[in-house]
Amino acid sequence: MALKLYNTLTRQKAEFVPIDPKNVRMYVCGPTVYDYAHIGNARPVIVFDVLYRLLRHVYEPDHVTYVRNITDVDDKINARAARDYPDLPLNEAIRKVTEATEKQFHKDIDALGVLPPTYEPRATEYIRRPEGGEDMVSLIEALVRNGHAYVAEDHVLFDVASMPDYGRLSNRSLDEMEAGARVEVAPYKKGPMDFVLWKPSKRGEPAWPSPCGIATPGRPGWHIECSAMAGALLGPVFDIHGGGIDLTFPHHENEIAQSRCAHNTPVMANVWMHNGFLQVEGEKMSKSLGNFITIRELLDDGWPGEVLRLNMLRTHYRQPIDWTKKGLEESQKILTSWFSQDGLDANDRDPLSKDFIAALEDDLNTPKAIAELHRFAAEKDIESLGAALGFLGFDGATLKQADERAAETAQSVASTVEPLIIARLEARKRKDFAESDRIRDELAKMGINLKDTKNKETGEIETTWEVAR
RNA sequence: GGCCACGUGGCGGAGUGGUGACGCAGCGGACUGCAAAUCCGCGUACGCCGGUUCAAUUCCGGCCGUGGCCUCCA
Repeated sequence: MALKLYNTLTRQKAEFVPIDPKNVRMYVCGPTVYDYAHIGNARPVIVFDVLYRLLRHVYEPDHVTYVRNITDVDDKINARAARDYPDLPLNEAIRKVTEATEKQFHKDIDALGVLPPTYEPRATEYIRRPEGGEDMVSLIEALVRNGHAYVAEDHVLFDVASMPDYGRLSNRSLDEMEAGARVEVAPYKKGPMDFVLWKPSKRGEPAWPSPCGIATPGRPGWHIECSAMAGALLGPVFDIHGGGIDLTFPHHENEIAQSRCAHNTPVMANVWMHNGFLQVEGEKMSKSLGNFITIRELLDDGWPGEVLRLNMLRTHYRQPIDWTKKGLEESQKILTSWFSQDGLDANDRDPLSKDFIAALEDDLNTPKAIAELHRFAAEKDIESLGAALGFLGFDGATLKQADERAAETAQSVASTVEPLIIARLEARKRKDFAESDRIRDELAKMGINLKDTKNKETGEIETTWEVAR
């Protein structure tokens, strides 16, 4: 079966045909580094990691190029830096914020079992490239040269009217957008939908020499960084562009406008993929509701990264997810049961089941693929289970770490627990079940669960115990 | 207000114009002194109202509900 992907551009699922099977190219919008990554940010990271793995499987690992950027220039970053480090010069404060946030981002997603992308460019490295090659400034100058952008009051603006099919990705016409507009339009704009490619910086703000003969130093607009990094690393037209559905408009629409008009191409990427949104316990995640969950918090709460990963993949990437504690508990249970299968070895050597791959090839149908894993477990096809788990990025490491932490906790209470267990076994031997049950209840209250097993050789009853989560 | 997506059993979640995936929970059984764990078995669901059709959860229309986006802006 051939790989099929849903394309936002055509609103259809279609067979994926790479431009060059020897170099399949994918770009995914990465984080803006000003705050801890929340669980909604983790979704595209995990989803497109699975797609990356699938593409590597279909086209060979060294025939796939995956770019996921870091946006380290943005007004949100500036605001955060000014807030958190009021005593430092702004640029120094910004560097502190971006460096710390980027480091934390990598720590977080490492726990989620994602492969590093081929390239992870930073936006600031692509504003002006002294070594040459495409950068934001060269794109902006090309757009002005082509008549798709204009200079006004030290800004450079994209002239939306110059692009006849602007709005194709988000499926809305200029008329509709203007009718629905609810924000005042800056007076220097030619059209109300025109967006900023470059804007002047105030004193103290990060600034670079401006393009197009503008004397005031400035900084790039929000969308141009992705056009520059994608163009520089993947070329003017590439295969897949991904990101969260909230980025469809305006970010991706504007990326497309910039890249296509600068390069004079009919498309920027052939396939546009968008992951669905995430809610928390039935409510939208927002800081005001106080249900804003970061990856860091979940990990600190003791959820293994792989549990977060499985929880994410149990829903198809285009569907909305309701992220709940109950769902995490269920995911943990499922993952634990798989990894406790005798002889399980999550790896990338054993042959992969055709049905499993077919499910993934059907627009990344991970819930269906996971159903296959359940089937392997039920049929004791441990080899297929291990191969599929390994393929999906599960190796049991974070689960094992959680077990080790649990073992440490257990060790700390062993001296109180063990005598009680011995007492209970003795009570059982003399058939004093009231006493034996009383001890079991007492231990249960302490969060200790017991399991009785019969030793096959001696016939003796033995008791194992664990600390409940 | 405009555009878009989604609405499946107690819960999660695939899928399909006509034999009710799969998982969790639950229930029954085996095992157990009783539990736990494990194993075996058990599920007449597709938001509402119309329409098309021999047949709709699946296609079409309307409605309701939930969510997303609607320029740089906090």
